[in-house]
Parts: sequence; C-alpha cells; structure tokens
Amino acid sequence: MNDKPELDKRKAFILATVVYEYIATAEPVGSNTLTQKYSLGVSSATIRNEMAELEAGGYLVQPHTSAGRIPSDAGYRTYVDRLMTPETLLAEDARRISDQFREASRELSDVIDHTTRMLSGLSKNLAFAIAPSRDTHAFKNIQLIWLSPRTALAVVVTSMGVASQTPYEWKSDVGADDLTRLSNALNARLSGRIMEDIVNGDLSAVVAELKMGEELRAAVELAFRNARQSNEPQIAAAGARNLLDAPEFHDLRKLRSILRMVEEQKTLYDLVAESMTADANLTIPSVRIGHELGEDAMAECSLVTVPYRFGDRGVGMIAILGPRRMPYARLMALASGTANSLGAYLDDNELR
Amino acid sequence: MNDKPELDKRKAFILATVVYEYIATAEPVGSNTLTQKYSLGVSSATIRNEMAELEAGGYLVQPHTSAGRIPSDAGYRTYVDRLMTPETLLAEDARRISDQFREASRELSDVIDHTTRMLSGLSKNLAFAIAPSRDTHAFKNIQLIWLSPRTALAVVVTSMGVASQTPYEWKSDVGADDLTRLSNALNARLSGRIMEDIVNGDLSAVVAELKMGEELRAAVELAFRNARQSNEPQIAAAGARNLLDAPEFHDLRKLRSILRMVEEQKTLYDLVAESMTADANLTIPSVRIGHELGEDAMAECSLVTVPYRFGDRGVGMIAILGPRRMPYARLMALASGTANSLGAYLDDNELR
DNA sequence: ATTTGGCAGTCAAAAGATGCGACTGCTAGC
DNA sequence: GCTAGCAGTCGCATCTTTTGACTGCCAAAT
Repeated sequence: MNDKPELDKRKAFILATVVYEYIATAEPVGSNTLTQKYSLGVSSATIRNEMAELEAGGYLVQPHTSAGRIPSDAGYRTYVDRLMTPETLLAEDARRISDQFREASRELSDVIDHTTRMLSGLSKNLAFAIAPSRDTHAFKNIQLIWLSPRTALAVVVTSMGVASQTPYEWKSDVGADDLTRLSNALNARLSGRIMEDIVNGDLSAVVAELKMGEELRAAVELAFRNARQSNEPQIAAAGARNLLDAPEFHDLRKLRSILRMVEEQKTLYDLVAESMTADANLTIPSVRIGHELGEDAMAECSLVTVPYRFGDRGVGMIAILGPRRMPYARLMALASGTANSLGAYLDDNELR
Repeated sequence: MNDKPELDKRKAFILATVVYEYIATAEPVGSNTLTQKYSLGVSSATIRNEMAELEAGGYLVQPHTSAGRIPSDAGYRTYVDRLMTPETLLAEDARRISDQFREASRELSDVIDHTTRMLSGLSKNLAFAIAPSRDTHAFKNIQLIWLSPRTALAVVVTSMGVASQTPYEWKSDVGADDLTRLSNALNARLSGRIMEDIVNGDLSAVVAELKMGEELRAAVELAFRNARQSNEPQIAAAGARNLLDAPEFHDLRKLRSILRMVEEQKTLYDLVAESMTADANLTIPSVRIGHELGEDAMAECSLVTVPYRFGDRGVGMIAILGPRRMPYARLMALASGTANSLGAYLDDNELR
C-alpha cells in the first residue's frame, strides 16, 4: 500500500461511523443510513461524494454496485489505529476475570484452560492462550526415583508447578542412594535458576563433583531436556462455536477452513508467534486484520493478541479470533485485562 | 416401543439395503432406486408394498409424501443389532493406529490427545476419549519437597506417569529431614497399591509410626486426595470440523447445539458415562442411536463407545460421535481396534 | 395369495418471472 | 462547496410454474 494521505476531519468521522455501524449491523452502510442515524449536518449526497473518495483511497469497498459500503482491511486498520475511542474494562468484566481464577486448580494448563473458556464467554468469540515456554520457568526440584536396579523415573518440578516425568533405563545397575544424593546435589545447586539458563555443563559439573559416571549424566540431561521442551507448545482454545453466530461464517467452506486451523495447534501457534517476537517488550494489545494475518482462510478474520508476563521473564500470549467485523475496542480491553490478571495470578502463585 | 415381530427374509434384506444406501448417499431411498441398484428379483411395486409394511412396523419413515424413505431409530437399531455384517479392521488402519503411539510422549493426557486426533482422522467424525480415573492408577511415589520452613510441595506420581502437585503451608515450622523421612516411609509402605485402595487410615498409620504430628498427616492426606481426583475428568476431543461435512448438520442451529455440548466437557462425559457403568465388563463397542442418547440436540447423532482396559482394572472410554447416518460396522471396528491398541500401549508403558 | 404394470396424486425443490428497495453517480442549481 | 433530484444498477425477496421422484392403489396376471 502507498502511504495514505491524512484524512480530513469529516472523512475521518464518516469512516469511523461506517466501521462502527457495520460492526453493529453486519449490513453494508449507505449514505442514507448514515444521515438518518447520525447527525452529520450535511445531506446524503455530500456523504456520497465523501464515501466515493474514501473508496478511491482504499478505505471502503462496495460489495456490489447497488449496495452500501463496508470497510476494507485498510479502513479497519485506520479505525483501530487512529479513529476509535479505546475502551477500558467494565468493572463487571474485571470482576469476572479475576473471579474465574479461583475455580481453576493450581496447574498451569488448567489455569490457561479456564482463562480461555472465560474469555471466549466474555468476548463471544474464539479465545486462545499460549502458556509461557517452560524455558522461562524457574527450576525448582528434581527427584530421581529409583524403580528397579536399572530403571528410574526423573520428575522435574518448575516454579509454575509443572512437572515432567522421564522414565529412564540404564545398561548397568544404579544404586538408590546415588539417585538420592544426586537429586539433593542438583536441587541444592540449581534450584531457583531459570530453566533456560541451565546448560548441560551445569548438570555435568554436579555429576562430576559427586564422582558419578557418564550414565547418570545422560539421564539427568535427558530429564532436563524433557522438562524444558514439552513436545508441543501448551495451547488452549475455546469458544469455536461462537464463530457460528457471525453471518460472515455462515458459508460452510470458510467455516471449515477456519475450524481446521483452530484444531491444529500448530497453525494457531504460528498465528500468534509473529506477534510474540515482534511485541515481546510491549504489553499492549496488537491487532491483525484480514489479509494481514497472511492466511487466505483468515481473510475475513481479525486477531487481537496481547502478551502476558509474570516475574520479569515469563511471556505467554492471549488471543481473540473473530470476524473482521469485531468490536475492537472492547476486545482489546478484555484481552489486556485478562492478560494482566493472568500475569498477576501467576506471579502470586509461582512457587518460591 | 412394542416388541417387533420378526422380519421375514425379504423385509430384512430390504431394510438392510435401505439403511446401507441411505448411509452411502444421504438421500431418501425409493423403490425404484432399490430395484435398479440391487438385484432383488421383484418389481418396484412389490418393494413399495414391503416398504409400506416396514414403515407401519416403525422401521422406516418418510420425510414427506413424495420422497423415498429413511431409517428410523428402530430401523438403525435393527440394522446394527441383526442385519449388518460386522467389519474387521483393515490392516492399514491397524498399522496407523499402532504407529501413532510413537509420536505421543509418555504423558497420559498426551497419549489420549493423540489417540483422539488419530481416530477422528480415520473415522472422519468427532472422536473423543476419557482417561481412566486416577483412582485406578497404582501409587508409585510421593516426594514432599521442602521449600521453606513452613511451605512445601507434595508431588505424587502414579503408575500412569501422572504427577499432581500440591503446595502446602503449615502454621509452624517443619524440618526438611522430616519431609524426606516421611516421603521414604510412604513410598516403602504404599508403592504399588491402587490409589483407590489407599485410605486415610493407611496414611495416618505411617505418620503415626514415625511419631509425626497432625499437621504432616493433613498435608499428606491432602496430597493424596488431590492426586486422586483431578477436578475434571480427563477428556480429549478432536475432529469437530468433520461434523460440518455431514449434510444433516448444515442447519446451523443443530450444529451450534452440538458444538456446545462438545465444548462442555461435562456433557460429553455424561454422554458416555452411562455406557461406562453399563458395559464396564464388556470390551465390545456399544452403539446409541438418535433419541437413545436422551438429548434432543443429539436426535440426529449416533455414538459408538467402547471401553479400553489395561492391567486388570483401568477403564477408560473411546467414543466416536457422528450423524446417525454413519458407517456403523467400520466405526465399531475402528473404535474397538483403537481401544485395544491403547490398552496394550498403556499396559506396556505403565511404570512398574 | 402374491406379484405386477399402470396410473393418478402428492409434494419438494429447481427454475423463472416480477417487483421492490437500497444503493450509487451525476448534474444542475443554490 | 453543498444539495436536491433523478436515472440507472443490481441483489433479494416473493410468487408462480415446472419438473421429477416418489407413493398408494387397483385390476390383471401368475
């Protein structure tokens, strides 16, 4: 796109009103509707002229000759960036957001799950969330549990209360005492360190110090590797059925391709991954509209994302996916509020 | 329903053919279609007479006067119970089923998740699975991890590799040594026992034996209670989008109410819970058709369920939900095969 | 006692016809 | 620069017609 000329005040107001009205009604907006429902002080003919120019500028499009106009991606973009009045969270919503954490258990995946359910209910759209990478958790505790002379189970617990289990099998016998001593040494030395910062060298140093062999070293390294990378990013989604309510998805083909993306966690993850790196330092919502999402299947969707943070490192993502014709200001407020609450909750409940 | 008179051979064949044809085409079946596509040796007029009697008997219904006929719940029921030829699993499907376990990690929830994804892909319907209740796991290990003089984290690991974490806070100081001794004693005494069979008495006996007080007893009891009852039954579902392909769900209202049920784990659980108690001792698939499901929203659905078992106690459920017009024989074979494979996999991978 | 061919009747869905209404763009005058 | 008015476009809703896939029934044939 070429950079847009600045819109004069009246054009800006008309564009904002068209977007607002279209979001509310899902019907293309014509010049008459505009003059009747909003007091513009000018006649519909003038509006027509202005709208024609807005269309030439790429802000509006006409679905067909005899219809009103609807915003283009660029129109929505301008609306979101410069025209709309931001909303703040309603007290009631804020309360519901913070209330719901009580219902969830302490487990991270459970918290994420509840959060998306709540958010999809409040936003009436599809909500999803990505749990912070385990790299950002603090290491809390490892227990090497002796099962038989040659088998053991390594349980790693992080500050987020996430535990991973790694069964291990040795070629030669290993004593239960050794496992206990090694567990204790690792805990004493490494507890509290960020998972990401614990390298194999740290582990082998502890093993060497206890004069233990190669086999134990391998087991410990595997246990840590497993604990860090769950094989899939933890992701939860809820409220897909809300998409059925939007008239733009009454076409089954569109709906199908969108549902496919939602059911594949990978694509869902990719969708927010961009915003994740780009906005890692911000905690304000970012919006991607229609084709900006880079997916043809998503051409009629918009996505609101906002990172949530806890401690001084953890980063996860909250996202709301819906029709392009979504109430941006409200959803941005909701997403932000949820991200803040979630971050605060995780801060409070992190193991110390 | 009154008990049906036995169907004579020709009626049975006609009913079976109508069901088969309707499942294949989703179009009401008329007498002409039948005589043309299947060699019945009689004319369409005869078929008409027979079909009229099948309708009187409640096996078939006519959507409207000038249409062919489609099976009623009772028609499907008779087909499933007495008329269809059961299928066995294709070698290719069997291979894909057992292959997929390799991709999953060792974690139970991950295994269940992968299994439903695979099954929804193979069956082209919605698949879901319920993990065996934690009551049926064997207790493996508990670690009471000292965090600070008054706080600790209890991690309980079961034979299915499931770990639960319980943070605990005491009113007075507790020594790290005591926690270790208590952990060891509990492990020595209880490891291998079925979770369900471990009662509070067992726990307090160990605590008493070590001459430890009330506060530790309470912590241990809470840890075990938490480990047994995850606050939601573990349930995974996949393939909701497959439902979009069935013409009977092109009506958005139906689709919406079904999607709502699927997104609420509770209802999904209730749906199979009945079959779970009823068929606890069987490992053959059970089918519930249309109104037999007891939910109006599900009147056009059928559900195939089959329990899977491992060891001599664990029971979970595999289920396939789809339009009433589903390929019963194939889905029953798929569900059975998956249940068997899953049971075998869990047997092999249970911690000993 | 079945079975059959033929025929009249029914009804949903597809195809066509019509009019309406919501727009627009344009132009001439204020 | 704004407005009123007008001609033109086009989707959509509505109504009508046609089509064709059925059925049920009956009288004749087996």
